[in-house]
Amino acid sequence: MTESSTTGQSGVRVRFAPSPTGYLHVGGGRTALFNWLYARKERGVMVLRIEDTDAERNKPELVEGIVEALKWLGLAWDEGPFYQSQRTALYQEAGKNLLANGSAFLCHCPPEKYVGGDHAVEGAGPTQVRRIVRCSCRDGKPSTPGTKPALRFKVPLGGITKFKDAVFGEREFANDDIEDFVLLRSGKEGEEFGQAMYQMSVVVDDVDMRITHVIRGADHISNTPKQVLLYRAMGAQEPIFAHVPLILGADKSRLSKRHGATDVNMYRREGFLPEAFRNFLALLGWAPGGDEEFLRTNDLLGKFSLEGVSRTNSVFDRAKLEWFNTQYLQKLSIEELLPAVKEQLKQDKLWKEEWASGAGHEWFSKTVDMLRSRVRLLPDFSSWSRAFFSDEFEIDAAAKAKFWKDERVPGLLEKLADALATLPEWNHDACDHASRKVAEEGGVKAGLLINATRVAIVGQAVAPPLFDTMVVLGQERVVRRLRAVLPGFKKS
RNA sequence: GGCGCUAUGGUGCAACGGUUAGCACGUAGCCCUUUCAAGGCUAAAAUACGGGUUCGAUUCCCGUUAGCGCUACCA
Repeated sequence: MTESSTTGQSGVRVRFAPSPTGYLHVGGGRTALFNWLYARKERGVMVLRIEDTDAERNKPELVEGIVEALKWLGLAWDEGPFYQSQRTALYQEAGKNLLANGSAFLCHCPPEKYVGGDHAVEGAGPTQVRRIVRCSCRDGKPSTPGTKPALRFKVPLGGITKFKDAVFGEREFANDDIEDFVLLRSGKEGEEFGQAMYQMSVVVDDVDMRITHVIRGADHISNTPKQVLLYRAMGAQEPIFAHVPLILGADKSRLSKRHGATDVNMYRREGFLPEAFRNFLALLGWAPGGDEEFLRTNDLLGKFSLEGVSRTNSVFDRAKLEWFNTQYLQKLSIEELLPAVKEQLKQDKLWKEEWASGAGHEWFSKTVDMLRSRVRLLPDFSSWSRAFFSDEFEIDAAAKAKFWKDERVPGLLEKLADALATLPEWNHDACDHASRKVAEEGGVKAGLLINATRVAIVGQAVAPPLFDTMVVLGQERVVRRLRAVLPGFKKS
């Protein structure tokens, strides 16, 4: 009945089902991650399904961004993407079956477009009850005869609906609290029904795609009994559910744009390493049990379990995300890190092909290694440490103010340039001795010269230890940069 | 308003009836030092409140409060 047929070794099948009404939200990213981890760990299958049944809100072009973000996170799916907008026949058919077996009914009530939340009434007084749980049409009395009907589910009168949730445990809801929800929208001219509603398309697809574990945001927990009822009405076995808590902003309200970036792709553009981001996300609402923080893919796969997922919403802490990034920047093997740095430099037009192999690669590797513990985000390589990769860089004004204020600086730098220019060997100790000698002869502390020199050769107050920097830059370049700076002093 | 979920330092997680309530981020201080990171050490900082159950509650139960979710012909 469908194109999905792959079976994992274990029979476990999960799905990630974003709706293309926006980009991939970090909460969605984490849901995708948990699905992926579970599928991989259980040797199952993950399917990607695009839930685009609302033609008015969906923007097809957004799918691309979602896919891009998933790929960046390294979350490869096995089947799909499937588009619900292309599967309407399935929903229509399921709807007719439900109508035929008495589980659904035709509703002629006029659509009540949602006006937007609980905030309607200002000041005192209880907000008014917004809906009638049981539709009067369910007894066969259309309220507005002659209009195109929608198809609603006939929720049982009385009784409770239970389901098993791998993270929240056994849950039960009273059927009398569940409204007769819409399955199929009313049709336009010439159609019997319109597009399927969420509850309908999700269940039909999850059944059709033989999903065994539904791992999704906890905002769906209240929808679950409706879906369970649907599974049963369709004669299908419901899957195991696993609701994962929501991600909040610093003020504990649901994470949204006013809290900062919520688009996974924004973090990619900012220069976070995907593994760092993934590690951070994994630890939001889940912990392996011990005290570990630093978890690479294999650790994650080895330790992940649905039961370990927390029931509490968690706050997205950017400071910790950044910490993870600095950790990965340092702890990744240099060969793992290099491609990301190369990509960044390329993007900023600083990359030189000569660094791709041989001695050039060795130099590049050594330089990045020296810089990495001081870098927070990838773009720092081309901004803060630009002088290591290019001769075109600015001298930072604050650095000048801090380390060039002593009037002896120009004289010292000139002498140093001369001394360095004649060094027969160019290495750490040679630079060290020559510099200290110049400082001594000039009657100043070595630190004064060292700091002033750093500003001259890399343009920043902050950089790796000076003599290491000199070695990496090379004799010719160091001397040239020192001399280039001298005229500036005479003018001012 | 109704229904539901949740509640450990500022933040993320541990402790799943008995610990001086642990780890990490962040914060502060110290060490290291050639700037800045990194690294090392130290410190401040929590069981929301009130009732039970129990020899003993962070842990189990009830209530309160707070936050969040659902309550749409959105997903």
